Amino acid sequence: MPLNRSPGQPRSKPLAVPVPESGCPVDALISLIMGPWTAYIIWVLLQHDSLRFSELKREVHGISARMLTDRLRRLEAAGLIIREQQLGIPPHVNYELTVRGRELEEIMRPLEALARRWFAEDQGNGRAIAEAPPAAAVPRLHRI
Amino acid sequence: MPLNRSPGQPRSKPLAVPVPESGCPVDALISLIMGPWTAYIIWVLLQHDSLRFSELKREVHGISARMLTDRLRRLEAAGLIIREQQLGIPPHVNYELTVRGRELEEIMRPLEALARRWFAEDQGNGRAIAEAPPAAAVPRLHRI
DNA sequence: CGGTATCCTTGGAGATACTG
DNA sequence: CAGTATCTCCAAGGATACCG
Repeated sequence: MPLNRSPGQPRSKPLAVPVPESGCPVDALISLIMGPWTAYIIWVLLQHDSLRFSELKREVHGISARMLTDRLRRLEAAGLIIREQQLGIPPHVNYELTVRGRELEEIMRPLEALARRWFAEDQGNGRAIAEAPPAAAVPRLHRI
Repeated sequence: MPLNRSPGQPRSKPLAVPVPESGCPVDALISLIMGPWTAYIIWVLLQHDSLRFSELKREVHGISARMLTDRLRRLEAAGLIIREQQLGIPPHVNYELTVRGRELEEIMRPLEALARRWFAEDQGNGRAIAEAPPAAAVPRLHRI
């Protein structure tokens, strides 16, 4: 069954749509939000009504245009963001979270709360949160 | 500053401990829990008091011994799990979440709640949650 | 049982250049 | 401005074999 897409011609690559073999909803959701950069992008979009491509690229520090494009396409295909193209020269393309996308705030809030608490505790102990080694396949953001 | 470790000789590879360049606590926490398999492992450990290596491997469907070992080491270094070795033949090694590790429940619960809700809604629509393309670098679980 | 050591493959992701 | 199109590299992670 086709996903709801933003208006416009269908993409050349239909983007395959596999379901996690475990069939577990939690797995599925984790799959959805836990790729490289994805949570970061969602996080940024949650704090704005709408952002243009270049603004998004500026906010998500260090991401490349190629990566950003790719992640946005996936999020769009998952029904979490909407892409709105304003024709003209120069073109404007706005991205914003869908209603469903905004529900991710339910996850991001507890995440932020815990992060801040740990951070405060660790400051007192002279430790730093995220004292964990990097996993290069999950660059920048995703370390364990 | 050294991390608290389970008893035993220090590991040969001290496991470098970089801090996310963004300095953002949310980034740091996401870094901590969002690698391949990591959330899955935490999820499983949250539902048990303690699990042995082989039990863990059985619960985390599809993970290889190498990966499991690696992830457990990282989680241990991050202070989220404890490794307890029972000497003897055959040896027993138990893993359990630390107090701090158990606080991750605050994140996993909302995640589960949202996942179940979306799953239920999507069942009604004939859609499937996680209708999103795979990202092979984040295998099995982590798809976007 | 609970790992480590090695080999090997694949595709993730950066850099660069180009386009409507 | 908002992307695509290539090229390339390298390391994540699976498979396999072995060890205390």
